[in-house]
This record gives sequence, structure tokens and C-alpha cells, in this order.
Amino acid sequence: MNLSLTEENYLKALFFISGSEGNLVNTNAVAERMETKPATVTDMLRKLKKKELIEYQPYKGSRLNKEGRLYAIQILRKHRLWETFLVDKLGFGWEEVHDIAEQLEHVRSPKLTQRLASFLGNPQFDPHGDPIPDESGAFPIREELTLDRSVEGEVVIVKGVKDSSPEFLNYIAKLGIKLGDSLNVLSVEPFDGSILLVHNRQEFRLSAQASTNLYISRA
Amino acid sequence: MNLSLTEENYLKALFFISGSEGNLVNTNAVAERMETKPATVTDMLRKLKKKELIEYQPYKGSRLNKEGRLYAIQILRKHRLWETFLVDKLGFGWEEVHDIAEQLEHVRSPKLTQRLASFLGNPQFDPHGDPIPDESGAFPIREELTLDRSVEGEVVIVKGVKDSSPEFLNYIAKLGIKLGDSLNVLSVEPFDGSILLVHNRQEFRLSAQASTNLYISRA
DNA sequence: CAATAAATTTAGACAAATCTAAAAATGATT
DNA sequence: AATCATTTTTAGATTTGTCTAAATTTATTG
Repeated sequence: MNLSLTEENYLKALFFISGSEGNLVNTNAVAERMETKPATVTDMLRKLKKKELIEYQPYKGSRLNKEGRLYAIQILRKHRLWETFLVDKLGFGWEEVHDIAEQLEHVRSPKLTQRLASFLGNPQFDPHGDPIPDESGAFPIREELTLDRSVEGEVVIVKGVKDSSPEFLNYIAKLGIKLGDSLNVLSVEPFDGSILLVHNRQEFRLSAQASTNLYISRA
Repeated sequence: MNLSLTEENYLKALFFISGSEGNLVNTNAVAERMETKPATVTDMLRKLKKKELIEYQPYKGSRLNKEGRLYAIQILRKHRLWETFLVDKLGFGWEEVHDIAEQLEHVRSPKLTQRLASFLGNPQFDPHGDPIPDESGAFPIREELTLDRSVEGEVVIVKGVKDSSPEFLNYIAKLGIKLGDSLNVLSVEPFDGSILLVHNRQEFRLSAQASTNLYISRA
């Protein structure tokens, strides 16, 4: 199956909107994510249905079928491998790699994907801490523990970010926090949930909002 | 200037057809290279002229102008850098990288190109021995010496291939000849110009045709 | 140099991906 | 249940890159 760039992007959008349970997706939601008009989405849904990549009933909604889901996951796999390459090998910051990976993810060559993965040491998580599916489409499992769940006195390791918006990534980068860094949780403020911690010998306070968006593991 | 994939491929085609002297290019020649019809080419030439990337007079021919040439060279730079990456870092054979590089060359990110080049050690020549232009569009100079010009008893180093068709690359790969290998020229057959040489302690004969397509330098 | 051949362009059409505006279906509300 | 609001689809148009067939320009040649 050889899809156009646009078709691939619609599959990705459906994958992200419908979540892991594979819910039915609203046409409007797709339009919003794709930054296009609902009428355009309807056309594309009809097309993807004809190619047997999605289920779609007019007025009811759409969802990826098995083949479409696998296709979307392969794109996601490429995206996250390229992000890892950009950060680990080319020294990009994790906040600047998304747009480049959006381009690289569409390069078609199974052999390239396989070799890239092996060159990177078959990583299980990308620089944002997001899981990289394997060739068969299976995701590695991660403990979904966030910093706001930590207790006073604990030392934790940063494993990923829940929110990978440029705003949050930039904020985190500005603080100098990177994947794998260890944080010493000094105290949790009962009033607003903000957390006092030590990172690289430096003491500072992180808002509750920020802490809910940092995945950690106990050291 | 943000060009479509197709527009970029036309610029490349014009660059390759017109050669280093910047000759006027026939519409038919472009059509052949792009595997499309002359009428289609005419439309595109009009479009590229409007974007001020080429000179074009109906019925007379077309050629890249300064801006178009620079654009084409930047794509070529990316192509050859990616080929180098695929061979040097991912272990691809030099005969299998062209099609993948054709895709990667269109990825838009000056920072990526710059970092990739530096990651590769700012190479001057790609795995086929072809020159990689720098950011300003300047090409490194290479001695255009081919194996058929060598004399008996000489030891030479393989610097590149003149013909980079899959057929020739496969043939060369089958013989085990790689960039940087040294060849000991034992004798040149006066009858057909074929060359008897030693490579990795192994003696064999190479046709004149093959030898004219191997760039070398004297060891 | 006039006729013919070759190269090129013009004209008109089509598929893909998009849009706007209008129509239809669904759902929510009194 | 009838009406109104929302969501979604349909209809018709646009742009990009392509095509075929016909017309035009340039080149060749008897």
C-alpha cells in the first residue's frame, strides 16, 4: 500500500485522536487536528475507507481498522526513531526536533528504518520519553508515574514528558532538565502542590502543573 | 522560497542536463529525464520562470539562473550527504542508497543539513566519489583521472565512479572494490585495453569499459 | 526556398486535495 | 414530539501536476 503524504497524515491524526481504545472519531476533531475543513475530511475518509484502512459510516464517525492502525504505528515508529537520531547523534535539543521528524517520518524504506533503529541501539523510548513501537507495532510498557506523585525525600529519574508542546519543552530545557537526570524531592508544598527540588546541586521550585507533566521512575 | 517536491525535481533535472557550462536545455530532454511529457514540462518551465529560478524563452530553451542553480546545488548537497550517512553510518552498500537519498534530499532544515555534514566529518566526496558542494554551493575539485589512463606497474587508489548506474555499482561491489581501495596495475592489454590488476592479494582482469568509469589517484 | 520533419507550445481535460456555501442528518431542549 | 443548534455531507469551484490532441514554430532537406 503506497499512500500519499496527506493520506499518511490523516492516518496519524486518527491514531492520535482515537487513543489506545480505538474510539470512533468525529469528523470535526480530525478537521481541527489537520487544520483543514470538515468537508475536506469527509472526502478523505471516503477515500481511506475505499482503501480499506479505516471503518467509516457517514454521520457516525470513523476509526482505523487493523491495517490502518499498523500503518499509523509504523509512521509513529519512524518519527520517534528520527527524533532519537536528531537528539542523540546530531545534538539537537529535544524541543527542536519535532518538525524535522515530521518530514523524515514519511521516508519510505523498511530497510532504512530497521538499520536506523539498530544504529541507535534499538531504543525503546524517544528523547521525550515516548515509547517507540517495534516492527510488529507493539509498544514497550512504561510506568506512568509523574513527578507530582513523588513523596518528600525521594530521589527520582526523569523518564519523559507527558506534555510535549514546545512551550513546556522550552521551559524544561531552560531549567536544564534532561532525560535521565535525577531530581531530589525536598518537599511538596501543601498549599499549591508545588515541589521544591535539587537538580545538579541547584535548588528550585517547580509548579504542580509542571510536575504532573514529568514522567519519572524511582531511583 | 518554498518549492514543491516536483519543482525541486525539475531544478535538479535542469542542473544535471545543462552540465557545468550552464547550456540551454531542450524541453524534450527534461521530459525524458523526468519521465513525463513535453507539454507538462512547458507548463512547469513557465511556472519556474515566474518564480525567477530559470531563464526561459518559448521554443528556445531554458536554463537555471543564479538562484535556481544555487537551489539545485543545495538539493544535491543534501542528496550526497545523506548517501554518505547511509553508507558510512548505517552500513548500506553504495549501490543501494540512491533511491533513499532521493527522498531524504527534500527534507527542509538548514540546521539539519549543517549538523549532518558535521556529524559525517564534513566530507568532500560521497560514497560514489562525487563531490559534495559546500553551503555556499562551491564544489571541491577532484583530479579527473580514470583507471584506463594508468600505466603498467602503477599502484592507484579508487576515488570514485564516473558511471553510477546500479549495473556498474553492482558489478564493482561484486568484485569487492570499494572507495579508497588500492589497485596494483600489473599490465594493460594492448589488444582490447583491458587491465590486469591485483586487489586484496587477488589478481583479475578488468575490461577497458569498466576501467574508464573508475576515478583514481596515484598512490 | 518550399516542403517536410521534428520540437515545442497551446488548448482542453482529469485526478488529488482543498475550499465555500448550501443541504441533510443527528442531537438537544423546551 | 417539534424546533433549534450542531455536526456532517453534498455540490460546485480552485489549484497543482499531469495527460492527449491539435496548432505552431524551428530545423532540415530535396
